Amino acid sequence: MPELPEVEVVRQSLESLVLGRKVESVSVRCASLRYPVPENLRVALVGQTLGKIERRGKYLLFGFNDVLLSWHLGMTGRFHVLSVREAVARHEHVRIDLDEGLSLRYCDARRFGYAGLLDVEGWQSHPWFRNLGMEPLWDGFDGNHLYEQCRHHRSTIKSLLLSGRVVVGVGNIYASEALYHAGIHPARRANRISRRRADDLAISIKKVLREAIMAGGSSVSDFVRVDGRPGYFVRKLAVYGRQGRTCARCGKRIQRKLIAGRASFYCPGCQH
DNA sequence: CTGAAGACCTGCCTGC
DNA sequence: TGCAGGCAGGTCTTCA
Repeated sequence: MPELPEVEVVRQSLESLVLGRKVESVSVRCASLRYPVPENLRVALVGQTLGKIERRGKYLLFGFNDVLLSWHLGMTGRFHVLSVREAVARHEHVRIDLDEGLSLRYCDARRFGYAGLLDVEGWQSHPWFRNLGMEPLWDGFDGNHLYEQCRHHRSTIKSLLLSGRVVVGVGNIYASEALYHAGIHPARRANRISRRRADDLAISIKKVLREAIMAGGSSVSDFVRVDGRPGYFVRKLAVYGRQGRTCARCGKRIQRKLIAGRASFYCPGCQH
């Protein structure tokens, strides 16, 4: 489900709904997510106040007094903020009840999501975060950075973007979209991208991600926001999921092809 | 280093 | 209506 824009949309919603709330109880209905839910989750969180909610790549970071709770949504993970009286939701695995009668529920049909308790200091050296690339919306991410990184990789640019080693948060949808807007073929070798085209790609990545956040994310099949509404960026997708349709720029048919094992969408007329 | 394939799971869609 | 097969936004491991 979620790439950077969807996770950011969830982060912003949670921030407006549960920031500053205190944990009253925690219950785990199903601990077998991708990795087991930490056994000491309840002990670690009860009584703690949620001081900040941040994001690194596709990870949500819940900052409590003494501990950092990191959460990855996998493919189908969702957070809902309900009342404590509200019944158990479908595929609800973890429930964190807060003061003022609020209840944070984690639901995940495929259970590819995972959570971890990390040190407030030093969490960045955890294996989940150690090798992550730069945040695409930071100022430091630009054509120069992208070019310098791409130079050292012979893999396809699409798989390099997905790897998260150079830039984080770009998943299968937005990699296809950004490459289309930059006019770069997804199977082009990363080290064969010129400095000028790296500029275009960095700009496209920022633009696509920002616009997707503004639209509330992309609901390709089942992404919904914290309040249950869908995201509307699907309407703006130029190539993802549009194989056989015509390219808005040149009229050629959009292709779907597996690149490094992932469905990739591109316009053979516009992307080289 | 690179990529392919398989693993983790469930749901949904297609075609027979 | 039913059922098998393919597909899905992410990551990690193993193998060539």
